[in-house]
Amino acid sequence: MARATVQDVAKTAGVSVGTVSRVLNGSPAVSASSREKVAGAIRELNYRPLASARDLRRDRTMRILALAKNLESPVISEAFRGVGDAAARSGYVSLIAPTAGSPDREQQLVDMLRNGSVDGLVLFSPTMPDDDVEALATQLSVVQLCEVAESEAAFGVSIDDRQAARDITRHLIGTGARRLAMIGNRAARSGRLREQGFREALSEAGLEAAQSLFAAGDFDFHAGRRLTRELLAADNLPDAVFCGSDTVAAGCVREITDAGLRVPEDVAVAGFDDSIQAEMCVPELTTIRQPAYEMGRVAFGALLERMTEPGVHRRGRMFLPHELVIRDSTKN
Amino acid sequence: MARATVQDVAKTAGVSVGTVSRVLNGSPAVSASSREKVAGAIRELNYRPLASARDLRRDRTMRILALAKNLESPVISEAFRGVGDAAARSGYVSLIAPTAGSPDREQQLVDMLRNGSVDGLVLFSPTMPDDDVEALATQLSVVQLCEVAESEAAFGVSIDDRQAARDITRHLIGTGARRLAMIGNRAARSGRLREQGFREALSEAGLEAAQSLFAAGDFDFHAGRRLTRELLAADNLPDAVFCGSDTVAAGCVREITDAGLRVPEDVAVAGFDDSIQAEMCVPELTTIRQPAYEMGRVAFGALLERMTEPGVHRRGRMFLPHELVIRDSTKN
DNA sequence: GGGGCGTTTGGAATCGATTCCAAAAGCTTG
DNA sequence: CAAGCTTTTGGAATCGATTCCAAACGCCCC
Repeated sequence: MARATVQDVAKTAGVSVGTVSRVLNGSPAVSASSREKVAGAIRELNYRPLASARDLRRDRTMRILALAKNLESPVISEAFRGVGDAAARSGYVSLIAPTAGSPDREQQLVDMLRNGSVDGLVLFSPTMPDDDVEALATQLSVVQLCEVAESEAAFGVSIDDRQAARDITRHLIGTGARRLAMIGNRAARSGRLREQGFREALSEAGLEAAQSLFAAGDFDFHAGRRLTRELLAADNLPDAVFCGSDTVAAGCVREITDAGLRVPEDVAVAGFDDSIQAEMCVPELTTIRQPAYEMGRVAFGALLERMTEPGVHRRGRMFLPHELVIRDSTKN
Repeated sequence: MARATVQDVAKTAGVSVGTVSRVLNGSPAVSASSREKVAGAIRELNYRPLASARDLRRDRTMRILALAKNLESPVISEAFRGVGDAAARSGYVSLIAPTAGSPDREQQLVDMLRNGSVDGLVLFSPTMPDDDVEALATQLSVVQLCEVAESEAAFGVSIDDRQAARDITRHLIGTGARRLAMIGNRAARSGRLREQGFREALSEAGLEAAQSLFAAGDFDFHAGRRLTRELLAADNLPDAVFCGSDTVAAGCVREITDAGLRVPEDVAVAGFDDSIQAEMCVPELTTIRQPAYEMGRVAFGALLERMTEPGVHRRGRMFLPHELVIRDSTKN
């Protein structure tokens, strides 16, 4: 039994295709009796309108796509919950696809916006150059989340990474730290901003970075351990380490502890994101809370505006407030 | 400037729409000169074939959808990498959508298969009743992953959860444990199988479960802590705890340690999944490794077969081999 | 130069749902 | 009961890409 079409339903119900379509779309211009006959036929044939035919005619899909490098990051999955909930409330389905850091895969997925497979795109952490993001965003419905390109043409939602890094570094200095090191991620736009904030806080206090290390590949637990080993092997042991993520900070803490040193007495460690990792770590991590869920909601709001109001074109960058969360990894 | 169509390209290139389409689809029956003219026009107009029109005509989308309750689980994201890579190799785009445990959301997403928005579906952890899974799978292209319904009509890929739980419980008993407790998740099919395996290993050894606790809501770090507190408050302190996931085990270890007891000397703890949490925990967790990536690949393979070979209909359940990984949380 | 072959091309029909227009049906009121 | 509404209906046109069929073209060889 092949798929039933609107024609089949019309025949079974004894009405025209127009009437069937009107029932499907809740048009008021249908008599109760027709509505009933059509509903019966739909049930009998187990009919569902074909998405591609409908999308073609309507010129929209009511679907959006969120692109992320991977799904493991707690901030990403939380932000996506925000996108998804907001989307659902507006009748959109939101889908996610990981690029796995492959430009080809990314291109293929961005093409889904270009070819109308989806109506809008949320970019989480593209490997795409800023120029490409800009070019895409000027023509189509795109919003950036967390990682925002330096561009006047595109729009993005994030926290003020620079300020947040400055805040947490100031806190470290406030607890008495003088030889501060950082473990960062220059591959990410946010990582570069956090580095800036770190350096600004230092020079404010008349200090210089003891060491700055940057991950080459992944920015994960193992990278945190590896880089911390380097840190400890060097001459001047830092008395505080600012890490670009909680997961990396957890690796850092682990390596320090394994080396027989105490956190925070010998070395204080700060994380970033306030993910569950921050609480799983012993001692629990001082970190920066990102309002990820809210960021997702706001991002979808902007995307919806872009999709439905062709005139409006929001630009630039919107900051949501972050929060310094102080826990045992830095108490003095 | 509205979207360019195949007609526009044809006009600009000075050929017919048929020729444009043939170029688009790499038909050999096109002269080099036409091919070139069309390629030029496509570039000039920045043309992309509209997905809905193409899908309508071709009656397939080359897209699949993976449904999961959430994205945070490392096993899920790893399994999805496997699905995604295998799909890409066959020219499919694979998308993910979290249901957030909402049956409505789940229904909406499953409808994407019913209405032809995607060609196939990978079900990770549906809240859907077994009967519904079965009904869906008999008509459409569906494959289950990790959580597999008790049904002869549907097909699913997973490890042998019962056997794996038995293996790790035997190991606990082998290290001398006699008062074994478990923290499980009866809300998941896999959780129920793991409970079975746990009990089988116990009765094999002539033992009885000291305590068995089950999470009410989420099965996460906090649930692990909460349930372990209950465990410790009871009279007969267990000398080993089998946890249904690494994350829960991490919560368990944390609570035991905070109570001033030692892991594994006072209480041994075992996890499940061999996620990164198992390595982040101190001491590192003994656990069961699931070949998640491979499971994803295999699942897509089965789905592809189902989508492209209408005659074949694989049924039942396929087990991939698990592995007992022994670490410090249970050494004796 | 023309017959016959294979290559290339144009154009119409098609996929399935929506929507617009005109016509039919139903209702009210003088 | 007819004129004048409104409500409801049928059916054709439409969205954009693909594909099939027949026609046009090019080429070779006799």
